[in-house]
Amino acid sequence: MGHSHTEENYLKAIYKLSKLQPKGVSTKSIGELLQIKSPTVSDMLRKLGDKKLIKYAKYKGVALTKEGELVALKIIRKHRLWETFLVEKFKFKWDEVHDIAEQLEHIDSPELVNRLDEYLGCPQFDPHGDPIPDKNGVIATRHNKTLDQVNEGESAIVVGVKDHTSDFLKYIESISLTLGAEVQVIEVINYDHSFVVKVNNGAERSLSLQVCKNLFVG
Amino acid sequence: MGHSHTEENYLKAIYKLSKLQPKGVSTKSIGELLQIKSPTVSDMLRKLGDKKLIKYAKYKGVALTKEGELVALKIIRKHRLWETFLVEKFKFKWDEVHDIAEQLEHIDSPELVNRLDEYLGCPQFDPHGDPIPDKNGVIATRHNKTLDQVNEGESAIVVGVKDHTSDFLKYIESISLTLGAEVQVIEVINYDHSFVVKVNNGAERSLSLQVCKNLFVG
DNA sequence: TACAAATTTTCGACAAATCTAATTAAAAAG
DNA sequence: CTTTTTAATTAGATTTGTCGAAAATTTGTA
Repeated sequence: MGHSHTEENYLKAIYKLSKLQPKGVSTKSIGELLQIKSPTVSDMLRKLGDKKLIKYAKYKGVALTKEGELVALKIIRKHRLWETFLVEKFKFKWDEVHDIAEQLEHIDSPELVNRLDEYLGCPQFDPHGDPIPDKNGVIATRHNKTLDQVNEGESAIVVGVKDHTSDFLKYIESISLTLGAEVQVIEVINYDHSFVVKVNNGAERSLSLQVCKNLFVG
Repeated sequence: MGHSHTEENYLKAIYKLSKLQPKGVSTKSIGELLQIKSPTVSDMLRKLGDKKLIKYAKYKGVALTKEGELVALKIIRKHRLWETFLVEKFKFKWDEVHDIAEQLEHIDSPELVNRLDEYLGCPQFDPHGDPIPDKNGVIATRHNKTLDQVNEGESAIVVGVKDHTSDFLKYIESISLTLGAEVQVIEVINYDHSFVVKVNNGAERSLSLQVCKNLFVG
């Protein structure tokens, strides 16, 4: 009844991409995300379609079925719980846990997930601020406001990151821009749309538009 | 540089069987342990031989090379650390952890193993009393004395189990025969070699020879 | 609208890990 | 020391997940 690691990875990829491509996820984008060539993706899509995990029609973009979505959400739940575990209990840095969680998310044991959840006190967000689906696959929807949408003179609290790369995470941590940090927008520079901000009421500093677009605030 | 899960499982199996078959591990016994047919095992042995992980000559029993043994010991280390973790931290019963640890043992992250070891306080034995190899693959050798070798009138402390099946573990736990229990041999019945014992100075009870042979004492 | 470009799919091939059936080698029995 | 039995290997086939090359379809543009 279980699915292969490969199938799980495809479903997770389609889930993520469906948020960006609501009209149907393209074969190409799946291949790029998973670093797999298009013909391979095509084959797998036919297979997932046969299993009723996705809605598949040749040359049309794909979408998860209810069942496929549930599988994806279970993987995402495990991934985010394990990331939380690694940071909270094993004291890993938030930029070090992704690859390990990519492996741990495929461990197949519902009881293990229950115990893990319980051990962590049923957290609702992972170390990057991403919401953790509950055991029924229900996931909180987060306001999509990013720092670049904050007006001059206003303040906001960092609640998540859009970019999960190690480089980005290390950079923002180095300037104290971790979850919960207060960011005050002093000025927006017209020329390059960079932001002059104060983090936690510290000294003024400049952030590129790209950085601001990758910081969720609430 | 890593090995496939399958390869790791073969190496672990060969390691275990080599303790019972010091002259060379047979193809058949590997197949039986891993529930895989002999021709498949034969193919894999050739492959492991090519990779210098085992000493392989057709129709001769196999043995691990130094390198193959190190790989096996690393897997066993991870398996036993995870079992300890599941019992100590997640409060699983000792008969529930094997299958989960069989999955966790293949997670590939040396740093994760270090943190796990540290989190547990660098334990030397797992919940079944089996020694945990250290990070260099050094493993304690345990005295092989089993309860059936204890004389009438003498006492011994349970330090491990030889049979790891859930049925055996549940049975002996139900009669308080857990690690650290003191067993006093009252009488050995000549007819069927069953043992009359007192566990932790409780009431007299009978143990079959088979049970006694599967309990390590020290 | 028709042509060019990009995307998607099909086709044939391959590696890993498995199986069954058949063959070969070693071990045990007589 | 043959013969029989057991064990191990080889051969050929299957499944899963991958690839490159070629064909088909859709999309974008002139």
